[in-house]
Amino acid sequence: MTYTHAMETRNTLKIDTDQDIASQLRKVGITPTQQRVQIAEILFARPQHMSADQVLALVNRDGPTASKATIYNTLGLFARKGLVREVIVDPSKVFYDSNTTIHHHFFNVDTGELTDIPADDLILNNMPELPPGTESAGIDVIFRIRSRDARH
Amino acid sequence: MTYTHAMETRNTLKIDTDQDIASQLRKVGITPTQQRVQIAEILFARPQHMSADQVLALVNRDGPTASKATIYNTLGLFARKGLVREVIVDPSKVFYDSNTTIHHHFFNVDTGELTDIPADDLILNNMPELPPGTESAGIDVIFRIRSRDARH
DNA sequence: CAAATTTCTAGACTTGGTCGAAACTGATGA
DNA sequence: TCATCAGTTTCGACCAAGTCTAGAAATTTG
Repeated sequence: MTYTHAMETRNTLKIDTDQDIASQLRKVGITPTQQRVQIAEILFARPQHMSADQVLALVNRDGPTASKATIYNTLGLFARKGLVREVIVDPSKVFYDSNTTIHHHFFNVDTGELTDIPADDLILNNMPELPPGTESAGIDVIFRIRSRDARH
Repeated sequence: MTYTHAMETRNTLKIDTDQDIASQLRKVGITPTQQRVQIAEILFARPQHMSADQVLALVNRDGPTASKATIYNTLGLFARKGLVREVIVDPSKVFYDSNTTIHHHFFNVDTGELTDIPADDLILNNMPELPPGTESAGIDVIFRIRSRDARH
């Protein structure tokens, strides 16, 4: 027998989904390993912003399948390949956003909650010229909000 | 003799400036200690964004005058009192901006350089409604840029 | 099966915060 | 002006979390 225990207990539905994801990864030049597929599955299953910590916890919920190092390596790889967008709103944590279309964010500084703003709700006019010798690497617009009942 | 060595070697020009700063601090309800005055002096002397690390290095350039803990406490205090603005663009570091007027930023992801964009260069239209029960705590607009010659 | 790539474990590093003890501040009274 | 004293601030040495590294082991591809 050449299959691993993890494969043995995997149901057919899951295999289909995983193979889907695997081919998506191959398309952008990423070798689809078991860990990468699982991480991608978690990131793209829900329309939610997740930290490395949260991904780690979900991946290993039913027994350990990926190490901390792999999570960080993989999230960084996905970001470089454009599969996810890094959102930097909290100095102590990077969020990974599986929505790579143009959009902006609310960040609740009391709760740490991060939510999307559809791009067409906000219009930027009179954009500044970039400094000479530079090119754009993205625009972040963050509305920091506070829960109104919170002590200031 | 009641004066300290630090006072002894201070020139009159500096005393005037320091007393200026001290009264500014008092105005916003901050007790002007020697360390706080020095930190304020460094922050407001140059139109530049500085990290806690950089402030620490400058404060102690000519002999130790403030500890790491004091730098962090003081920068946090200044931010809470509205004397400086925290700028979060790099997950590993907070920048402190002595310019508290409304304005935005270029952040060069290659060099780590942070520069200002005057507010009126950019106009935000069709602003989204805040989620119910929340109030604004500021809007951050960051143009991430790359040096054009850098390997991507 | 062999070569190349990926993952793992363990630990290091940085930023930022905590704690009790020591030092300073500024108000008061002589 | 000077000493005193309560309250505040600072210090120094740790601690915690997030992230990254290195080399060895495992997996994937062909």
